[in-house]
Amino acid sequence: MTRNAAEQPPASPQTPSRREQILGAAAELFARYGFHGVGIDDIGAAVGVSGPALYRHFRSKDAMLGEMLTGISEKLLRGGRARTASTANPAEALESLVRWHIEFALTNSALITVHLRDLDSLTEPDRHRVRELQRGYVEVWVRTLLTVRPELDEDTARASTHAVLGLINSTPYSARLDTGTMSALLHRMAMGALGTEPRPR
Amino acid sequence: MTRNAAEQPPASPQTPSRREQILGAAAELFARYGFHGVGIDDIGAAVGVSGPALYRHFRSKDAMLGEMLTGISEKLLRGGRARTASTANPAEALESLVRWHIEFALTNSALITVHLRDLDSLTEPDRHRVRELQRGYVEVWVRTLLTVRPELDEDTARASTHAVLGLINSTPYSARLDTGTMSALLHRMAMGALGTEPRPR
DNA sequence: CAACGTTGTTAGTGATCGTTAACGTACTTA
DNA sequence: TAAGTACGTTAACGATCACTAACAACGTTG
Repeated sequence: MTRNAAEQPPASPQTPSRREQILGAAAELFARYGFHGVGIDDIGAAVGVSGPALYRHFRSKDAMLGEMLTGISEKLLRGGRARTASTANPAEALESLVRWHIEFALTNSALITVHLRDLDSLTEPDRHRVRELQRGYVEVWVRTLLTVRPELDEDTARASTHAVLGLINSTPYSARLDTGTMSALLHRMAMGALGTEPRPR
Repeated sequence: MTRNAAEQPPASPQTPSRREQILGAAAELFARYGFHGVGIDDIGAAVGVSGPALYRHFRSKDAMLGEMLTGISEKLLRGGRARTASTANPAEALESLVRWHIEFALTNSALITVHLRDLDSLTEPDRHRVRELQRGYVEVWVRTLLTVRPELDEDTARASTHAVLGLINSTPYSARLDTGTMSALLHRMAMGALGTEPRPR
């Protein structure tokens, strides 16, 4: 039986760089023009091959978006869990979450944009999975926030979380300050929005 | 000469309700599926007529999006200017801007979503016009913010503005609290993010 | 060397979709 | 009543686009 290269990424240790190169280029294009606004030929051209060559690496255009968004969502959740698990102090955990999301947003602004924009272009199973991961990530935030500020009810904590994530995710629309300054600014603003005083140093 | 109904909205006083009804339905659909993800037939079905009947009211699908986004941008800018013009005290003006944007976002969440998402699907002249209006609106914020906090440089003020707008624009992703509570929460968080209270040190 | 898997090419196919054409109908008005 | 206008309808056209078919070059390996 002939192995189809367009299936799941090989569980083998060595990941062929080509898939990720394609996903990277596709992410930039999707971020700029939207999933439906980008053609297969455009993506191919962006990586130096033309058109249907991509089907040697991905089953379909939908599969590209699916892998892209599930990948980012898993990474985000994993990072969030790691930050909160490694910190006993809740206030520090919250600050750690803020730092994590800022770092992530500044490093992967194209993916953030696609994530906000083209979630509904996913196939049903992929969309379901991504929503689940998203929910999990928000839940990490909500639980941490509720520990720090027990006077909040859960819906308020959830809305606050969405608001702070929206604040940090605004990065792709700014990007005029250098990374360090931007990171510090977002950190200060996020903590201010969450109503926690900047921790004395 | 036969007057073409698909031209500019009649300068006459009475605006036919049909155009706005169509724009409203289209906004909801665009918000949910993206501009390229919605067909003309879908929009028609949403208002009870089927398909090409819309060309009696709009020159093209692009024209719908164009009118939608220039409309919202103009309204936003006009409202922003009005709020700042009617207030002498800068701190109050800033708070007024926050309140205005919150009210606007809560009332027009579909349009906010489309505005963030499908700006690049506009035709070149429309996109140019919308960008201009956007820039003007941000400028109102930046100037007000710089008056309240003169220690900020302009780029920081601009990035802060984008961040606060991102915070408020997160509304479409939450929407679990009732309007009043949500409005109050966003107001508190926005002001906190802007650091209006005296900063220690 | 021969068989094969990998990765690319170009040409074509079927579906979708925005748009136009041709036509029908009801309401207003001279 | 006749003409005109507003607002629909269905059918078809043309372009775009995701995807497939058929084929080729090349490195690896038995």
